Amino acid sequence: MADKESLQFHMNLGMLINSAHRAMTKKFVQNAHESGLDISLDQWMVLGPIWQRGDASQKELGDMCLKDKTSVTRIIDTLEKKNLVVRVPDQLDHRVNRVILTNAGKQLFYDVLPVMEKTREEVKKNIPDEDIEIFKNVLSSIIINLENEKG
Amino acid sequence: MADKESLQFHMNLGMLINSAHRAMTKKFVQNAHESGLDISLDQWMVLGPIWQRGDASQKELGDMCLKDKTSVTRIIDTLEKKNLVVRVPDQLDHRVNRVILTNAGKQLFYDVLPVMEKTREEVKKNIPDEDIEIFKNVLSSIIINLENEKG
DNA sequence: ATAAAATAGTTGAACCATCAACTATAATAG
DNA sequence: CTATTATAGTTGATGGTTCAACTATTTTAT
Repeated sequence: MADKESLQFHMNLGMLINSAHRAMTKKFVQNAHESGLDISLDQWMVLGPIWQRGDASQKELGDMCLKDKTSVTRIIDTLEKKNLVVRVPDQLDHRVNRVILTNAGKQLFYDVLPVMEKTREEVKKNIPDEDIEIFKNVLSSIIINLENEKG
Repeated sequence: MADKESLQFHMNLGMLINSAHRAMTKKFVQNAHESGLDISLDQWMVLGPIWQRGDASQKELGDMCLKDKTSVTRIIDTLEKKNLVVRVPDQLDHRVNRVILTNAGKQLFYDVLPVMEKTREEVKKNIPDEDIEIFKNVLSSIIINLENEKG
């Protein structure tokens, strides 16, 4: 079993971030599964903003979830296959799809909420709020440090 | 609504970790590419321990890189295709492969080292050391919090 | 009004992660 | 010694990410 010091000794930042993220993803899916729900973390991340707004274009979803348009396309594909979501062509701008939740999608959203809450608590357990704040700040700094000034 | 707030929190945390990790991966590959080197972060993560040890079984690599055996199989597959690595059947235990670096593999390792160093510096730029420490602490705590006591 | 550039989204290919089922070998229990 | 179990690795399927090339619209600049 890993303890904090051996983890830090043996792992560099990238590996730590990677495995923390994978652990969270896995736990979320596991918790959902234990509640009889079949959804991936990425699917859930896309579902949230659609629910909040009522509908969203794929571009908007990409911006909100920090995902590539290709990834959004594929996630919406599988959400549509699962009948959780529908693509509706925008009447004004014929390039864009408005993505909306089906009733099944809304139902799933409400069912998954407590799963997310449970996972959040497991993630945060025994970690002081101030540390979480610093943690988030560091993550933001890293993202800003690496931002591509290609534009 | 409290639910909305916690949703926001969870998604922010997961999204932040996710995109920080993706940004780091991307930057590394970009930096490598700018130095004329063609290697993914995961391939690099596997190369390191082989170099350190001289050789390693796939199981050992999985343990050291915190990777699934399936992932290791596939990464070694592509490293072998690129002639950076060879699988040598273990003489004592016929179940295991010893993975060793080819000369090209060793060369690539040395070439990539400064790229890794550069990327590390870019990642940590303007972030106080104390914050990095707390950051790593939080990551370790998260991993420990979510550790599966299934095995 | 038309040509050029920007934007939204899709598709294919290559790579990695995870799950489950499988092969082959080694270790252990009876 | 043999039957069971454990371990190392592979394969196939599904899902997500990134890149590059592509289609189809909309915007803009002349």
